[in-house]
Amino acid sequence: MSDPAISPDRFYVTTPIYYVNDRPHVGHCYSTLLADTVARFMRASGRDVFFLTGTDEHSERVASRAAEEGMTPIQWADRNAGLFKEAFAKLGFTNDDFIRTTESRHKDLVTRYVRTLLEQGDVYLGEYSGWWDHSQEEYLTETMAREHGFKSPVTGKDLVKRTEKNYFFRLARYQDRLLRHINENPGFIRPEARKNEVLGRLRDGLQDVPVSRGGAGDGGAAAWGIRMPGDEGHSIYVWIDALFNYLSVVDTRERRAYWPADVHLIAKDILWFHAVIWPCLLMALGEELPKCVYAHSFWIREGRKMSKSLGNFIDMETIDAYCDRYGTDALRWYLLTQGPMGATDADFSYAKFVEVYNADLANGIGNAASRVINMIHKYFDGKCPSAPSDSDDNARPLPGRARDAAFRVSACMGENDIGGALSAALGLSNAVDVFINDTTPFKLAKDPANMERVGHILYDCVESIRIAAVLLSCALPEKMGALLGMMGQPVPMDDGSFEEPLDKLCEWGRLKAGDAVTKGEGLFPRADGADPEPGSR
RNA sequence: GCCGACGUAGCUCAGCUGGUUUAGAGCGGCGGAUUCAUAACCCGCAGGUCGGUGGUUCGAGUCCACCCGUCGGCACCA
Repeated sequence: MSDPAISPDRFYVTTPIYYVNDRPHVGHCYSTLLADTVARFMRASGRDVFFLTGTDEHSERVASRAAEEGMTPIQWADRNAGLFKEAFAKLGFTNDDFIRTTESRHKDLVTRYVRTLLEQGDVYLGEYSGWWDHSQEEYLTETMAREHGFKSPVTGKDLVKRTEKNYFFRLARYQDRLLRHINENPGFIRPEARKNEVLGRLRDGLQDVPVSRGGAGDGGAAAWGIRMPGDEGHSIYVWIDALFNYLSVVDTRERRAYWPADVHLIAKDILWFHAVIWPCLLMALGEELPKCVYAHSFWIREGRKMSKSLGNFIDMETIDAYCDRYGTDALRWYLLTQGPMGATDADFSYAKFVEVYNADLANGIGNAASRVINMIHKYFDGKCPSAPSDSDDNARPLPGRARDAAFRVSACMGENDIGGALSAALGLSNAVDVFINDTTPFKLAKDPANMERVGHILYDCVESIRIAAVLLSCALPEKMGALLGMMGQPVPMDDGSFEEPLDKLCEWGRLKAGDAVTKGEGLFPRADGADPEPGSR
């Protein structure tokens, strides 16, 4: 595939690093799954992929929460970071690294970056004044404070006006350059609606932003963060610390070439930091900017936002229950095809899950594979029949469909359009269904004189299924691996790549007459929506 | 309060700079055909005042105004 959207060589994809006070839930899994799917696809395409995820650990609240739990901050962080690692491993994610911001490889570089900014005058000591919510250890903006009657929105306690010395980053200095970059690179902030949001706010102008917190010297919660270079009394504000992870992890001799990132996958709530502050920090450091910041929306539950107070998170228990009953791939498929990749939130619903599972997987690729393999068994003793000679193409729609599908999948993936890619791939298996109905090999097979023709038909079918399986493997690694195995074909390795690049594998005609095709278990047994939702009690 | 998004068939959504149609797709539903297959597949149908009102225009889901409804962001919680 010589698709221009996909340049060769390296590919670097990141997820947010997750707040280590959280417990992993569907939101974290979704962001990481998107990255995993893209990473698998790019590896299969032959690119040198680096896929990064991790945890953000220097929030002052981590320190205070740890104290509540009777642990040291690092003990608490260790435990929770472990939960994320465990969750992601269970889902088979193929991240190449997992950064924790408390690791020295990160901290050392953050210190270096900030020192550089200080020396250049991009960071300076100034004064910050705002409404301090002591109970939450955070400042509120003037508007927020007024809205809540100058009381803590959480605890209702009085806010106090507080002024402190702070280090600021000269964000305003980079406003024009950022604006130009956004306008000259339409794909920089995606989707479109998010870009417009940023442009709208940019019209109001940028102010310099604080990048430090005081009180680091007195052993308080701020002491947990990375110290401000040359000023032990301040620690680097956790957001700044966190953003640098994308660079720090690859800022090594071996990994430097991965930068700039091809895509930062994030959720919409952290758009501002990634689409404005982060690029400006990079500009100040003279670094190239990431090619794309892609902000997806949220999973919601029965029309309502998932929140602690409602206790309606899709937690790991529920996710595990879905995986146990339907397979990890089934959950991956649901999240990938029904998820909030666009500007609007998506509802997580069991009914929808069953619908999509049955329509796409059980009745779709699963059934198509089953009927083709079954006929090969029935009529050709489980041996791949021989391919038709390549004359009359108009009677053979599938080779063209396969080529088309491969092209479209790769074009879509190049634009982070995972949904489009998967529907193009699934379309190939649907085309097989139509072809079988049109050509009726099962009828022809009743007359032995037709067997050559039947073989030709089934060859096109099984070859198309093979290619569909290859194309779907980034989303359904386990099941498509099993399917390819049934056809005696190479299966994807643990990281999603194959021994040969995708474009080779998608060439028509790799299956040869006589290759054994084995019947396996049904890939996706039909789901019964009458069963109770997995994980419900 | 400020900025913005959205409101199109039962559900989820496409419809870019206004005139390719009697407004589309997928899923669900209904009918038909078929039997290789996981009661699957294939074919056909389903008639939604395109949130409301008023405008601009020869002509508007597609532009403007206002209204109603839902939602998001507003920079030190990540």
